[in-house]
Amino acid sequence: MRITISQVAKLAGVSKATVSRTLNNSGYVSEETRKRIQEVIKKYGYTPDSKAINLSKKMTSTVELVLPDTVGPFYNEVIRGVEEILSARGYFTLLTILDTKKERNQARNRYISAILERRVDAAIIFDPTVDKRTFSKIAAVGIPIVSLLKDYQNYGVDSVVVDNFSGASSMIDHLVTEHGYKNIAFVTGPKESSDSEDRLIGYKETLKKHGLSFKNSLIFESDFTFDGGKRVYQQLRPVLRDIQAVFCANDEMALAIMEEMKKEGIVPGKDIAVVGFDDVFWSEYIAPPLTTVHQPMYDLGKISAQRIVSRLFDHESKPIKVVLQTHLVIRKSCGCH
Amino acid sequence: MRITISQVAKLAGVSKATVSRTLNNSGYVSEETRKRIQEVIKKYGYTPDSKAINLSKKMTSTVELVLPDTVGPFYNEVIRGVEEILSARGYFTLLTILDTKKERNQARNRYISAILERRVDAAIIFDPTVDKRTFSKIAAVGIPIVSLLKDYQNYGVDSVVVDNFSGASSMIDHLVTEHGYKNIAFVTGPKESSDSEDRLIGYKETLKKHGLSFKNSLIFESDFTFDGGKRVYQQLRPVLRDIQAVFCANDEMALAIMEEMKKEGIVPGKDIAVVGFDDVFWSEYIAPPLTTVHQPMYDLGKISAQRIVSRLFDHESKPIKVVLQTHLVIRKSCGCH
DNA sequence: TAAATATATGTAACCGGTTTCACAGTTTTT
DNA sequence: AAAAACTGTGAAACCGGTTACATATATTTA
Repeated sequence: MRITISQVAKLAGVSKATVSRTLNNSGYVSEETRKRIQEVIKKYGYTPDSKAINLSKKMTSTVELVLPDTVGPFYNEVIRGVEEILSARGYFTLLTILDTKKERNQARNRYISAILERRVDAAIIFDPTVDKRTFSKIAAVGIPIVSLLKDYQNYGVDSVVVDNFSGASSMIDHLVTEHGYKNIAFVTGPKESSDSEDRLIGYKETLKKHGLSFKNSLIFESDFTFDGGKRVYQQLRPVLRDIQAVFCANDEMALAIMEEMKKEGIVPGKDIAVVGFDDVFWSEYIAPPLTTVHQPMYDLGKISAQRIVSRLFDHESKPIKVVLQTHLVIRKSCGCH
Repeated sequence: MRITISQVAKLAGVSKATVSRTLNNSGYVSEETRKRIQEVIKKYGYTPDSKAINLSKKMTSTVELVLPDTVGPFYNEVIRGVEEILSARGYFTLLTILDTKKERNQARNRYISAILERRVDAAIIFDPTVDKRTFSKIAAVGIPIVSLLKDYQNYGVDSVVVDNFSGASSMIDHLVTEHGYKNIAFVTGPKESSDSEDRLIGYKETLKKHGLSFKNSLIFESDFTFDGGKRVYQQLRPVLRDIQAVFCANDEMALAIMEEMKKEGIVPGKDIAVVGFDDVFWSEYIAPPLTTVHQPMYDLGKISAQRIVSRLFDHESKPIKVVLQTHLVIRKSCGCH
């Protein structure tokens, strides 16, 4: 039932090469022959098989997008940004979601094997837990790679990141100077996450800048998930009376913590400030509306895809780093007293 | 730099065939030879090229997932469900996002061409605007297809849908019998969306069941987006004093409408009821918490992927339809007066 | 008008694997 | 001891396209 180029050639009384030329508008084909071939193509509903094209052209027109399973509502926008650019340029998006809970090698291997097997022409990778050695290995394959949200410029790949330090810093500035808070807890993501780490550093440094010492006892580790936020609240509870604000490394944990507070009759944004990081879609609409640091998620995806595309088209040289700026979004949840 | 199977064969002093057998654990290869080959493979870091494998095996180990750009927070869970199952079975996910705004053919062709070109072994398709003819064409290609959220069982493909009628119906039951509302507006999605259509029918029929006539003047068309919700609010405003509730065909529009109301000092859940459909992640946490109809989004993705996988493995016969049940989630936004 | 160039097409090699088949040496069965 | 079955390997065809090269005719150009 499915017809091949050879059959089309035979039916049109020409050679495979001529059919191929017609298909690709390359080389010379007379009007007459072209028409004859196209009639056969239409009549039999012929479509070239991408698997054969891929092999002979040594490319797949596919770009891999790797995202961790923890990003939650966050990755929506990233995907949209990436897909929009790639599809406009004729590329397909192979989406791989990292299972960060499972044995890491397992999960890691899956997306890496897609690269090693040359299943994709390029990749946009956001793997919070990947180490440098692995990354250089990936980079060594020689296809264009963009590291999303992790700076691996020095390991030979383009990096598109966000200025987490200054994001966190501006939040602390606000909490300290506008509200006069002196004791601010911080809830981190998983320790491997460099985003979380950079935000933590921003938090520490900026406290210092304001002459406030930070205490390790006010730093709580969690995992960027809603459930993680709920769990960490239990550890947070004992210190609640000693602090004026809780700064969470993302919005989901902030939401979870606010919900837990409400259950106990504590009113976030009134009794205590709770702020987040990301500014996901719903941050504005929850109760109280969340003060947070906006990350340009759609742009993150879009710019990554654009970098991939330009790598794919022109052969550029050095790895590039793009740093996108965040900005503070002040809503209600940062008030207290 | 990149090494091929022929080179491995030469380096190990054997033929391509023997290397291939070693790689696939097929046929006979002596322990000795196998070891020698594996040493060469390790030494030179050889990985078979998937493009060649795909061609000779006539398969791609890839499943396409098609989603419209309107689904917003909704598709998160679907993707997760699909990806989880597929990756566990060794398949990759090619994600295509429909641009429902653009000339529809454009967008449509992209995901269809992936199928026609045999870039994927199967596809899970949620295309709200696709017509039956196009769908039978896709089905005719002969690869396993699952139609997500649209019943195309009669057109030869498996369908995984949700019982929109009874979802809407239970919502109306609740609004009428528990709250005694008599005038309920309905905000639809785009007219091509069969989900929206089915919910509308549920709304109409159930009103009738309760002896309430429905009025066309209380049906408003929108497009499932937040902005669309804001826009439709303008049309809704004149009738606000005549109704007790607004039933939106999804949560995003319900949220938008509530936000618009608040701007004007109208308190949703108090002055008027606003309810939605979907029960996305944030529905529970907005103000007021949204009464809505829960759709099992993760399961939708998971079950679709499972059907694809079983089609791919065993050769089954007739197209199957799976209907997932919804359930009512009562929160605060349905109160009024 | 001969040489150079443009047009049109076919042959065959190639992309990098898998798989069928043939063949030879071993081992097992009868 | 001959036949059958098992083990190990290579040659070559094949998957379905693309493309370099050869060839032939038609047009230009000098």
